[in-house]
Amino acid sequence: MEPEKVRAPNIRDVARLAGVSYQTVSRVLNEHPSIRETTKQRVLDVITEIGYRPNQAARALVTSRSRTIGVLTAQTADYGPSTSVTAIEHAAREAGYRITVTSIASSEYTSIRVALDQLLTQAVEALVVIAPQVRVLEAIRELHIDVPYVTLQNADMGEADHTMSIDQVAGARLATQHLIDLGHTEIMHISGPRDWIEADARMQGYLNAVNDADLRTRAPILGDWTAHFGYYAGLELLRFRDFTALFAGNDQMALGFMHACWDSGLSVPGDISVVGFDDIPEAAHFYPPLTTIRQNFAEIGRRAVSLLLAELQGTRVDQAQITPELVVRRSTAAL
Amino acid sequence: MEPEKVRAPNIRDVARLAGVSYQTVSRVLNEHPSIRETTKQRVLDVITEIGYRPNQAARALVTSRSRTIGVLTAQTADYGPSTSVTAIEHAAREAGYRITVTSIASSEYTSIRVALDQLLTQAVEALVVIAPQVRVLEAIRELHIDVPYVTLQNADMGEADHTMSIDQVAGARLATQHLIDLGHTEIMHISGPRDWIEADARMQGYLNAVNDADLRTRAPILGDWTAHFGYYAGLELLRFRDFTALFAGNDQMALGFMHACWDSGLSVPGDISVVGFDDIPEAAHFYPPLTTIRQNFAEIGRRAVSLLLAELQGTRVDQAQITPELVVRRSTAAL
DNA sequence: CCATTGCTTGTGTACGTTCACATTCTCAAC
DNA sequence: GTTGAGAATGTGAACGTACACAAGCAATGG
Repeated sequence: MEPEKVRAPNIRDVARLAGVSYQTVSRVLNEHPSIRETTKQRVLDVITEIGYRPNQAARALVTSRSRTIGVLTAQTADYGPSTSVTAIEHAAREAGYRITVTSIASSEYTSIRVALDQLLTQAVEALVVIAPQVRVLEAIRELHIDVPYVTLQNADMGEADHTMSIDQVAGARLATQHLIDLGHTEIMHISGPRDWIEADARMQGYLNAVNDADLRTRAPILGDWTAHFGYYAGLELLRFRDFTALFAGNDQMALGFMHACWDSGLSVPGDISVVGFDDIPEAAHFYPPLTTIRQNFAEIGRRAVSLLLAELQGTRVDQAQITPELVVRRSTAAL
Repeated sequence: MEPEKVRAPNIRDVARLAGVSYQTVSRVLNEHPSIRETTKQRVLDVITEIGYRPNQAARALVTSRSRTIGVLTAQTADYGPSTSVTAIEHAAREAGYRITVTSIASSEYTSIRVALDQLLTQAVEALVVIAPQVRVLEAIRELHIDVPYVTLQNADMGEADHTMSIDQVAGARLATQHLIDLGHTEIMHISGPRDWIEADARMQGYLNAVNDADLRTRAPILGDWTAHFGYYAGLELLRFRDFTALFAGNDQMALGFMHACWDSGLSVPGDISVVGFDDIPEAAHFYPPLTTIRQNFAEIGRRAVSLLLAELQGTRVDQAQITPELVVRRSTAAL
């Protein structure tokens, strides 16, 4: 007498025990309106009693709807992306969807292809992209992906339909303008990697602000979002002290840069003012507390989902851009 | 003439075009040994040509295997959990599994139940838990979950089979001992929240080390992992300067605490030495750079997956504990 | 009292795949 | 040339659900 593998109960088991047809059970599950209250209750009782769970695979098979949203992210543990993913997960869950996350190891084309391929094989109904988007977008077009998708940051690429935009250009402008307002005229910028759309947008905002103020434009340094990069770039840059303010593409690089400042015997904001971007929770506790641009990552995630869900239902929603916000702390001071 | 919705190609379409039976195609897909090379190639050609993708739902239905690993995480964007999740995803993908992530909003019982319920409904074959584990473990038992599961941190709860352990107790000992070796005798500890097993383990390591050295034991402060908490707890603690060293349960709280030190006019490590835990990438760039305990989060994730996969195949692997490592930086100094 | 309507329930079928079993083919050994 | 074994391929089920349609039932109106 083996403890023989018990089959999980199915819809017919429920039906038998409740004394109805399987179709009636199906109706209860799908909240069909025409079902007598007593019958419904009887079915529900049986369901909880025997611990029945609808088989998602069977459901997906017959409806050809996976109720799954794919999330494609860069292999990063950064605060922003992580926060957004969590928000996406919650919003999706509330709408009866689940998410499946795939991260890409590098931004190489094959890596992206493999990741997209896996997502498609899982029959995702929609796609959220949080990654080096330029290349990913290319891959999406090339693979003829026809599910609704959305990229999580501002893209000024004529892809308005597929973009959940925080106005990063405006955010970067805000940051740069803040430095200008403090009287700085020589402002450096360390940006994110080349193929990140948001890096590009922030750089654009910086350039716009500097140009509008008729200040000297300096070639931004292309970084990789890490504090390490900020540190080493800082050590290099500070050998020539020909600037008095720095706008970093994110808070981590700002942190690294400030570290380089102390190591070079310079004070922030005494000698150099620093502005970051993102407002990660730690930024308020940096030394000195970092002036930065706050982004509502959770809100972006939520909106991305609602945008996709709307598209799945054939409706369109006009999404207002989310405006980022300047948070002034002690890392910036008047010249 | 509508552009009528084209049905995705199925296994029979492939079979027809390749001039074989659908079962032959199935064999090609599942790498059955007895299949002629020429036939196999013909089938593969057709597959790539028409862009056929096996329907996972149908597969899951008939095999009753979802090839999905569920990940239950706390709603946190912290470096550690995020890194582990990414590693889990990669390891799972290599083994032909995918992951589905669900995060719990609060550590309330219902919240945990809902999350677990969603995971079970998705028929996950295994479960990784990165969350306030004490309560989650209770829920797992209560719901009679019978899939293999693993918690991602050390649990000294007689659950060795289900634990992917980094030896956190040892790590905390290491941190505390480092302070003792530097001559400190009054050492405070800010720990993580009550129901996190890892918080508990770190506290245990601290207490062990302090006891073994016959030092005064101080009641640890229960924190919430955030820099904010570290800051405010620090402001409070520093009103009585009756300690010379602090071991924080993670790097964020250490950062907040150091912030409180500057605000209180104290120098780190001049007046107070600080040790963190985790070695997040930013820790090397704190002011001063933080002495901390490095954990290999990615390795934990990988091992968790291999543990689960082994269990699914009925084999058992003995997992050596991963030992954390002390990284000495400038936030600690001899008394 | 019967026809009509709307609510409630039941029956057949399809979704796309794999498994168990059956069949055909190939080649070597007697 | 026959037999047999193993390789290669094919046929009929089954997985658990939702949809289309059919049918039963009660209430309403004439």
